[in-house]
Amino acid sequence: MLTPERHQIILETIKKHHTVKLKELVKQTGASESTIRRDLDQLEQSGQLRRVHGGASLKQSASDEPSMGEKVSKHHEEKELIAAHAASLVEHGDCLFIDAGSTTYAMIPYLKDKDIIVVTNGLNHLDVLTEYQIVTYVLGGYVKHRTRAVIGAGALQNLQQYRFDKCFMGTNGVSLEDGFTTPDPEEASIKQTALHLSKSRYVLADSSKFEQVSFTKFADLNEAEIITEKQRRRFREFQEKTNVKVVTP
Amino acid sequence: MLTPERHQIILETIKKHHTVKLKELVKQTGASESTIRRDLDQLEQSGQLRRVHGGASLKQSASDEPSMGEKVSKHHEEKELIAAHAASLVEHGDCLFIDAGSTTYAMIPYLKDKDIIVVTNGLNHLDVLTEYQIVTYVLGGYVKHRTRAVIGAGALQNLQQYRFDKCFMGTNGVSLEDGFTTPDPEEASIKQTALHLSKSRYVLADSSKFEQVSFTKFADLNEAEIITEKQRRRFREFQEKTNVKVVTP
DNA sequence: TAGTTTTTGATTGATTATGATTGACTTTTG
DNA sequence: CAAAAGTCAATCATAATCAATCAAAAACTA
Repeated sequence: MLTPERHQIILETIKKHHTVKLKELVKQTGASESTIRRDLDQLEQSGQLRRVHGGASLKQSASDEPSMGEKVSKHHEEKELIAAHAASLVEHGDCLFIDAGSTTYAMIPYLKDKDIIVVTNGLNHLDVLTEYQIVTYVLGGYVKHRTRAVIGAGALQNLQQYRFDKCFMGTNGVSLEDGFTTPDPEEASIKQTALHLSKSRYVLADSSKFEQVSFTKFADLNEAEIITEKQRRRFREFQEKTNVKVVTP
Repeated sequence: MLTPERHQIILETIKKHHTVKLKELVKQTGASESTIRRDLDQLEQSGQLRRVHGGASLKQSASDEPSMGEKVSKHHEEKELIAAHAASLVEHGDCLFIDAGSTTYAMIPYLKDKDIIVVTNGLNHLDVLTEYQIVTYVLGGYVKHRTRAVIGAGALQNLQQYRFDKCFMGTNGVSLEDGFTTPDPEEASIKQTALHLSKSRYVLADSSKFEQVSFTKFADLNEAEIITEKQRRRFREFQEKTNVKVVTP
């Protein structure tokens, strides 16, 4: 196998899952650990990824520096599990709204081969969605640089055209008193409206979001089903009991 | 086997698989290793592929430098000059529509520091536009994977909300009889509508587009001003005479 | 046709990529 | 905290691939 071919595989895998273990790459490429290590070295050198203990991950945008390396990878793993569970709720023929944000982004690889229609305001999502041949619509409106999300009055109006079977939201805070909250009021409006346009409503939240309160509230706790790691585990246990195949990578 | 025939085979194989081993090409063409090596040398010289240890691969678009003195880079250079000229027509306070496509994409760096508003259906454009702090709106609608453009009825409807001072279009064909043409009817509709919503209308066309006719016509020649390399040169001469600083990198 | 240039294929030693191994280091586990 | 497991960078031998060279074959020229 040629070097650029392996690099391609590595980059694509990271793009899909945000992180990848070295052993996973060894399996996928058939190359030795040494070779993969060298590849990762090169790719890090050229700034295309970031090495972490045990593998590699997406290069983080400068803003969100991880305070502790270990915590981040655990966090990532939790996100991945939540995302996989969320995706398993999606059925063929569904029309979805998928919110901008990293947790919802992680869902996309698990939606592969599902016959669905997706509407999103997350510009980063589009690459992966269309790569998986998923019928994708993007909201029109103001492009927010920092979060790569589409927001604003136009987006809100544009959103009203659609009706969803399910919607999947990210959140910055989950709290008993203040419900689901997020920093940007503009993004909150989008979330709020999308929730109201959808039959089933899911909010994805890893443990770091609990008892956090952010600036703008976009829903009460009872307005949406919350998907957490604990729920995912219950789900898996159920599946193991009933002998249904678990939808995980 | 003739030389151009082998080159054809090589290029097609690379296009298909992104990378190709030398031995694979030896098998496919029946020529010797040495000959294939020489072919690869030539093709790399003319900028049509990138040699790697063990074979060859696609030339990366993003990371690779556009090296000087190649045929390909001449095309690039022409595009760049056209783009620079087009951007120089933009004034502070303008509201622009910028079409999806590589030539219009090249305009964006020259728009830096201009106080403008940009609407586009080109998803690739968004990164650069927002990076340069340009106020950017994206059309909403169906996301076309291949060209990374937003198209469809929704996009068309969304587009109607806006009014532009200037619009900049790409094209696949320019012909006296058939005007401006492009392969995808959906994209043509977008172009057509955007043209009608704009006070000034510009179509960017490098020399390879002349006397080409594509599937769908989106405008007559007299419906838009066409920006070509020849015009750019006149523009530069004028600027030199009048001692105005030329807007080039 | 004979002479010239171009293209091709085989051979060479040099260069590069690879996989296994090692001991050092890090993280997890009890 | 200490043992165990996992991961790391460094090193080395091997195998694959390379550029350079030269002679034979083919194409071209006069």
